[in-house]
Amino acid sequence: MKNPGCNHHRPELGDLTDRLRREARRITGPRQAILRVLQAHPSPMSNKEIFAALPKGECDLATVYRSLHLLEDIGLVERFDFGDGTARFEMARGGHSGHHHHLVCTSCNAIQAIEDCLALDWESRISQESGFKMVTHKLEFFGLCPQCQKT
Amino acid sequence: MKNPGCNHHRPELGDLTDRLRREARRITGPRQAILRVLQAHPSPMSNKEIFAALPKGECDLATVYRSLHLLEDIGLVERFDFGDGTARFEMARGGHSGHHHHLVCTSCNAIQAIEDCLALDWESRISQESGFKMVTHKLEFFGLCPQCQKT
DNA sequence: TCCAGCGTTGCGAACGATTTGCATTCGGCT
DNA sequence: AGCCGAATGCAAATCGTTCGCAACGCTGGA
Repeated sequence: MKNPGCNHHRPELGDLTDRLRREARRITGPRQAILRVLQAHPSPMSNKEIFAALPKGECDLATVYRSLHLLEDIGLVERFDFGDGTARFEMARGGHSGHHHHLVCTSCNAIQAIEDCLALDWESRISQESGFKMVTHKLEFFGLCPQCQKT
Repeated sequence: MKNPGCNHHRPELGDLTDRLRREARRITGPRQAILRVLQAHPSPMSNKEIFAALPKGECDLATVYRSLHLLEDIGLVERFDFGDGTARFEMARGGHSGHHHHLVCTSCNAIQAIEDCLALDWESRISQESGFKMVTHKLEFFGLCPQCQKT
């Protein structure tokens, strides 16, 4: 099927190579390190969090910002916005179950993924009714997690 | 001594008075002016836009920021986030049809309101499944408006 | 394997949105 | 009319993010 070769455990890194090559982009230490951090983390991370999780001195914060833009552009990572003024990123989940949302605790910021996409149906309906094309959406949920309810 | 006959289509200003009084807050020129601007505008406005729409010298930009926080806290205005790093505000539509979303053109930033709330049902379902309480959501749609499709 | 070219990075300054400290002003109750 | 604390203006401070520029290091070709 797809992985022809040595990509057994980290298909994303191989994917990175392919995509970057295709775009005449370079495979650098910082970019690989950032992807490794994202792969190891289950929920969206901010630039600062990614930077902090990087082996110290691995790269500059500005490079983290630049790399994430690039990785987002080529579709390797996905950007989320929880409304707190900081962007967060997650490895893009390729294919079927790709699109998803989150449930964020308004008190402790715990994040839980919501696996279904709940709004895809509406995109076409809204497109029809409004005349807009290429309709997408952003949807996130907020609430008080079980832990924080106790206090 | 205020405008006696002019408030019939602006119930919000009376409402402002009541609410602010209840909170031991003061009814100031800037606050009334800001509400007047919001009432006259159909779609969400940024702080800067509101500031620009104010009679010149009416108040400081910092006051616009502070006032909108206050008005949001007491539920008179609603905050929206279109992911461009600037908060936007709209008069809260009281009661049932209050909750709504927007469809934003990714090219010209035209904004169209989407009157139904599409995700209320899920809040309870998600609350049950996750154990989170007081679940709310943010949902906005993006697309290319008819005008911008032509170019 | 080596080299040149250009994509990348580091670092610091620049930026836009938002917030805050502080002295002054003003709304509202007595 | 007068006082007290809330609200404002102004400017400086924060925060996340971007940008300019010189140094650096991938990569494809010799």
